[in-house]
Amino acid sequence: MDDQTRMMTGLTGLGGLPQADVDPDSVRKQQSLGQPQQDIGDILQQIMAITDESLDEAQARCWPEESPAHWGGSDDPTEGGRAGGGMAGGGLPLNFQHRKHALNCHRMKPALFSVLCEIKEKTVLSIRGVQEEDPPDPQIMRLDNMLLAEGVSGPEKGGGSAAAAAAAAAAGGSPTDSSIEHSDYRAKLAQIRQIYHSELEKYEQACSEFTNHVMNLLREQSRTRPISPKEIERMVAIIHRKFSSIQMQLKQSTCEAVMILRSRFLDARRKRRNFNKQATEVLNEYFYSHLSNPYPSEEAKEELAKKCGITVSQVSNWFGNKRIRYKKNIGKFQEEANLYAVKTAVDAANVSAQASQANSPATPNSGGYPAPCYTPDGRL
DNA sequence: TCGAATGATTCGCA
DNA sequence: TGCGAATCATTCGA
Repeated sequence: MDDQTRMMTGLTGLGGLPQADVDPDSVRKQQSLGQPQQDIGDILQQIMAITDESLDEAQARCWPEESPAHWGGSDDPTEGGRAGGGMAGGGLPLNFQHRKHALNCHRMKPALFSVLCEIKEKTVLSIRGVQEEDPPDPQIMRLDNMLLAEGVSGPEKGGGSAAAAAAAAAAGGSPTDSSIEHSDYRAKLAQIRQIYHSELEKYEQACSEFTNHVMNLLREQSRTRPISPKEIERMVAIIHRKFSSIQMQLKQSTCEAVMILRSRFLDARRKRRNFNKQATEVLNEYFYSHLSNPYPSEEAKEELAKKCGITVSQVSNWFGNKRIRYKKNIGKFQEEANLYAVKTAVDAANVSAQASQANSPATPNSGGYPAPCYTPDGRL
């Protein structure tokens, strides 16, 4: 339970002002007026008396003397080591002490406190409330996604090596071909990851410490001015926003570092390597068995990419190059075309035979047409 | 070393 | 956005 709550709950059921401050007029008023009216008049009178002195001045003189026990609900004005002297608390008049204490202990104070809080909620919060429900920043989301994809943020489950492996695959080489770049990339990415997490941890710690500090300050201040829990929450949210903007800078610079690393790694990829024989065979097989329509669908490209151990875009590049080069020099590719047409037909026949001599004969190409066989001049 | 082969990139177009 | 076409850059074999 925090101080303020303790103060509020502790005060319930107290008997009102202490004897020292109850003057005969008050008693008469209490007799002639209703109890609530007397309370309000009384408490306002107390406030007027206290506001003669500035809050800062009063606080400066009062805080050194205050102890949580004092605010805990006791109605003994002498509690807290102030008994037995005309002056207490660095020369603060005992009368002031009593008045302040009486005000804090007054049973109407919680109600007044909540009313003041409500007024604040309606004025201040209504102005600032608009900013509170900001949608998640798309830039942060992009940064988060990128860091996650690169394996920098999130659980370490070989993200870096996965990214490196993907890049290596994109290079078209076997994993061993690029093992040196791979391990280098992984080591540097791990370094970036370590720095990122270490900095993030520092920021989070600083944020947490600062938030606690501010919350404590506000709780302290809530003894002398109306500060609702909602207001404290709002303040915490403001702090978090400030710190998240710092975090965004960290994320940005981390992303930049990853991009630089990646571009360096990708530059290495530009060193073209020919696809291996088996991959070229698979691609050619598809190309010549679909010669009437050598445009693989996205699914087919994915399938081919998987079979060949290359990326979908490499498959697209290959088919793009193949189509244009085939078209430019059909004669030159004729032998190759015939070779694959025969191979496809033989494979199809084997599949057909294995399928228990099924009635529906398998066809070598997707369109249901026989594999094209060309004359050396390029005609069907 | 040179030329062919080949993967990647860029640009314009529909 | 996918394609054709041109071109670049690299690999490979004679």
